[in-house]
Amino acid sequence: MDAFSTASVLNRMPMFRHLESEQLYLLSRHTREINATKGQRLFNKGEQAEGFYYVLDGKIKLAFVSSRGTEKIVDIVAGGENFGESMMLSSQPWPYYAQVLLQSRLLYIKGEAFTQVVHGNPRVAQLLLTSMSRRVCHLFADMEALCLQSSRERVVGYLLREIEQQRQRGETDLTIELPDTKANTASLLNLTPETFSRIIHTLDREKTISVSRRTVTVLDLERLQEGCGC
Amino acid sequence: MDAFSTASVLNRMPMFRHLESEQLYLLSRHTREINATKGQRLFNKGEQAEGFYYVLDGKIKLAFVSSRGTEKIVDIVAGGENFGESMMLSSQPWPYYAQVLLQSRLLYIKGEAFTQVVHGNPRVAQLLLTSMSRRVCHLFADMEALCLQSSRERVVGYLLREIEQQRQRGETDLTIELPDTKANTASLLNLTPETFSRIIHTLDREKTISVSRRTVTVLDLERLQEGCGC
DNA sequence: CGCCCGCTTGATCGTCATCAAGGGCGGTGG
DNA sequence: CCACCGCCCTTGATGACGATCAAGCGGGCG
Repeated sequence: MDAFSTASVLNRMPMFRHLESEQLYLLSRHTREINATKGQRLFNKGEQAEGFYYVLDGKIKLAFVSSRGTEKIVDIVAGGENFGESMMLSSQPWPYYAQVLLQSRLLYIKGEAFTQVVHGNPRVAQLLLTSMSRRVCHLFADMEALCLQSSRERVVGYLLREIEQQRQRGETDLTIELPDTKANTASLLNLTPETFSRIIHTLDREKTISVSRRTVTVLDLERLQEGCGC
Repeated sequence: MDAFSTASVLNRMPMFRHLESEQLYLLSRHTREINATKGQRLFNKGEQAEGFYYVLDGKIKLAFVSSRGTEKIVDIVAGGENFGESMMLSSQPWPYYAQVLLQSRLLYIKGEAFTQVVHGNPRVAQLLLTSMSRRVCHLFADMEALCLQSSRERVVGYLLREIEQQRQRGETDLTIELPDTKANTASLLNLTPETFSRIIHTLDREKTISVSRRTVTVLDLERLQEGCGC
């Protein structure tokens, strides 16, 4: 937990992999390692964002809350991903709250030090830009799905995207592990647990997929692609 | 339309205001000035993005299209704003198509030259980062509204945001000009023209607002704020 | 063993989209 | 100046999709 060990952990992040040790050290003095337990809240919606997070391992849920107390999960972040750079950079309040789904280790990197490093390192700025553009594109895609796809199309689309991602990683089997409980997966797709359940079980009865606990196996990719509305 | 005049136009963009003339010139050689007429399409959804746009004046509609041919307007971009940097930077296909709503003048800045300038100028990179983070935050806000607000709340929320923006610009009157036709404003809020019409006329009948053509006047701000779900 | 949690399944309800028709206003041309 | 046309908008009737309410099941864990 000393500055040296933190620096070496930072150095393993894609964004900081090439940094000089001096800058890693500067950064590490403004970085907190966090060991968070299931259920814990990292921050609430509306609080000022003064840094961003990098997930070493574990699983974090990011979710909106409405005035009526209902929630909509924006993302479930796993090891190797970061979140919150945008809110930090434009010093906005958090648009969502963050809750730990299972025992997690994170880095919390404060804004001031990070901004310095970004300004001094075109390469870091570059990496940050690409990561942020990817996020923007992703948000547009989500938005499109939410606005003009039916509930079934969203589920099918989700499954196909997961398969596609795995295929790009070279994994060949047609098996998908849901990111968390069915209820949370449903919320990710802006569905109630009930509708999500009904949809995957119709697909199951149609022999298009087979569902067992949190594992979905695609049996008939062709048929799945037909019902996706693309 | 020569390189020199283009350079001076580029120089008026916030992002390039401080650039050396040499770099402005480099950029200008990869910039096209576009005079577009109403109805014209700048690009279609799915085409590769190889540059981004800056609107000098006029009005551009950005919209998704679904498999069923229905559309959802993402944004209506007016003079002084830019769009497409993210798609360009991550060399993604356009997630929306762009159509000109009224006679417009734009700049189209190609990716290669822009990337060079960004790499060479920390200040430009910095400005780009802030603009992109704002976009991300904005997208999160839109997403929240779409996912957990009712149609009425979205309309009221929209009106309140417009009022708030004007107040920050020092404008004091409670008058809002819709960005385009009522149908297009509706689509911006993910509503049908019919629902949008019904909602603003209930608000009108309640004497909360008064509607005349594309002008909405807020009569009772208090009451409006109550019905926004915040 | 019993409880709680995650999930399923059925019945009902509400919101908003869709379908359909008509009105008003501006623009154009006689 | 008036008549006509087209577009934008309004208003009503109906319908569908998905949320909500309610009940029950199964499995893991204390």
